[in-house]
Amino acid sequence: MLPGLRAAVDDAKAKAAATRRRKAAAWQPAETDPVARVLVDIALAHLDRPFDYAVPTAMAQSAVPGARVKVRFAGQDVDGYVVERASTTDHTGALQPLRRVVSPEPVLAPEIVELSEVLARRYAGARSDVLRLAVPPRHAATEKVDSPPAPAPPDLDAPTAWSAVEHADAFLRRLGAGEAPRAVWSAAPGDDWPAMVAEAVATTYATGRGVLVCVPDRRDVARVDAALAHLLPGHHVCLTADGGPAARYRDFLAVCRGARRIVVGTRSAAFAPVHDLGLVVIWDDGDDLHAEPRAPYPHTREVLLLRAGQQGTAALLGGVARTPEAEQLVASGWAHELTVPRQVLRSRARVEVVPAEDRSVGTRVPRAAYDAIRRGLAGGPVLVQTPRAGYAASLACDTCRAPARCVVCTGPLVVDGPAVPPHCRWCGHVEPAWACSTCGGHGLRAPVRGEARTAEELGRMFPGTTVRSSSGDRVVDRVSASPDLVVATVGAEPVAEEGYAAVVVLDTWLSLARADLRAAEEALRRWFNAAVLVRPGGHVVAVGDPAHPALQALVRWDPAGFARREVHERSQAHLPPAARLATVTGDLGALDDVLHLLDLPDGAEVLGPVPADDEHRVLLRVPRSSGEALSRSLGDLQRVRSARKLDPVRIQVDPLTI
DNA sequence: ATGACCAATTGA
DNA sequence: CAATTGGTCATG
Repeated sequence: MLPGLRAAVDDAKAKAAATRRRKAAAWQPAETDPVARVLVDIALAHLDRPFDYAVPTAMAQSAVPGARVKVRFAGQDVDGYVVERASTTDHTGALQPLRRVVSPEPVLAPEIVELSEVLARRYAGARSDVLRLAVPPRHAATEKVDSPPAPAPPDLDAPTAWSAVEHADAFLRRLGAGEAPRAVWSAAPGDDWPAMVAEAVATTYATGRGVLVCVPDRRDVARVDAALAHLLPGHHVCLTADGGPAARYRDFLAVCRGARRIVVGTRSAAFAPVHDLGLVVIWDDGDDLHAEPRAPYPHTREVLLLRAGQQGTAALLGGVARTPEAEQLVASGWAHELTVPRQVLRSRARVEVVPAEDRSVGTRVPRAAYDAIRRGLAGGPVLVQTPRAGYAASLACDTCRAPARCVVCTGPLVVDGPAVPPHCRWCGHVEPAWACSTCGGHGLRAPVRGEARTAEELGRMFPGTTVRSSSGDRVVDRVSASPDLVVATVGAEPVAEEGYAAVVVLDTWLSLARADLRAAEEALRRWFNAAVLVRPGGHVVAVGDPAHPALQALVRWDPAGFARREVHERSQAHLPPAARLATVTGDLGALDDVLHLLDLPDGAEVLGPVPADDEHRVLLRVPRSSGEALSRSLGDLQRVRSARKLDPVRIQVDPLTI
């Protein structure tokens, strides 16, 4: 280095050091509560606890609980949140001063701190990961703008949309009395569910409490948004990922500041710090969009249920179908049931299952389905739901169609190619001589894949009819009452102005053939979600095996019965919700290490490792009663591993698909 | 993560 | 003997 340059660098270093000394000498501890407990933004399991910092006088007013700060930690500047101010510390050494209060805005409410702790424990993850899900990125300019207060609440008319639902009057009365009732609600055809949700919201809001509504996607947010705008204009915000960071932060701040106390949103909204929370609502908890794809992978239903428990709020789990998890809440007595009585249901929809064999008219449409479409088109729009093509098919018994399960762990059997013996997708067990546990048959069948030619096919079958198609990236939200044929893939069904005259569900066996423990539950959920769009008195036809329990549940419109059956079957097979599962993913060496380090509770099973993508995965299974112990073991494991700088492994508690 | 420290291992 | 590597510990 040139001598002159070196002198300049030395000079700069000396000045910087002098500045640091001046700054270090400049701060005085705050007079009251000079200690700030700070959660640092470091996703390391063994550092997942608050650390104490000294509060300089200059920050005494701004370093409030919930404020974002910068602190020196292990020699570097890291972000953090003040979670508490205190007068003393347990720490024996000298406290570092807070470096900076990024913003005095208290964006991390105390109840969300507590929630993040419970969730991190439950999902064996880091609190900082949970907080990243809970608090949106800061948008500084937005903070300078006040959140306008909500208008005075309007007087409400007496609720009407719930009138056909048994026990709904009691539920709403208790909400209106400031109590915390909990219910699992199965919506039926003709129910205007967004309006019904809005009524439950308004009833709670009228008692001075806030409400949180979580729905699977943007379309559902828009529907609840519209219903609330009608009933309580100006009182709610929608929290979704779209709309940009500024709008997102603006609405989040409106909730933080208490200017809005009704929140509608997708899964991240479950963390919204609604003031005086009185009711949490989740719609369609079986939709996999409620499962967070980022660590530690919390599920919206679990987040809301934990919040309801923690904050003593009312809870409403609504949907057309019912998940086994929701059924368990009913069975245990935690929640009441809200349903339309059977005789009313019968008048709302006529459901029929027709076998696929009779294909006298078209290639994929049996006669009875063709007739239903034709008759429907005479009176209004007709919806045809087709499953998406292309998922991994699991094996089923050739005789009775029961899913082929592993004799070792009851996992699904799959084949990778021709002339390969079937093996278990979970534990890798190879099964050369399979026998069906239901009927004793030895034949296995791999269901075929479908293809999406339905719209053209139907266009040829019904010349002169407008065929509209809604799928994937071209989803149609609504259709009018004109007698069009609407072909939609699963989940992309448009809502019809006055309901569909008929709804036809094609190729049900394809949806049932997925190699997943939730295949039948998920298939039925999707059929119900299409079928519910029928107008009262309309006709629903599903093409498939009338003997299949999921299709029988559809015919009888019995989501609860199917959920009870699933709960029973899964408890026999040691599957969730009767059991709790967790997966550990990483390279083979790390997993080997994990199995030695892991202190599993009694009764735990270890399945695998099996290859998964380019890594390996073990599946851990415990009875539900040991679920907490399993989470604790996995949390301890992560703390040990991160402290020893071992190769990281990914842990997923309650994985949705395995 | 990052850095500090100690101890054991390796190389001249 | 010093240099290097590996494990443990603390981080306020």
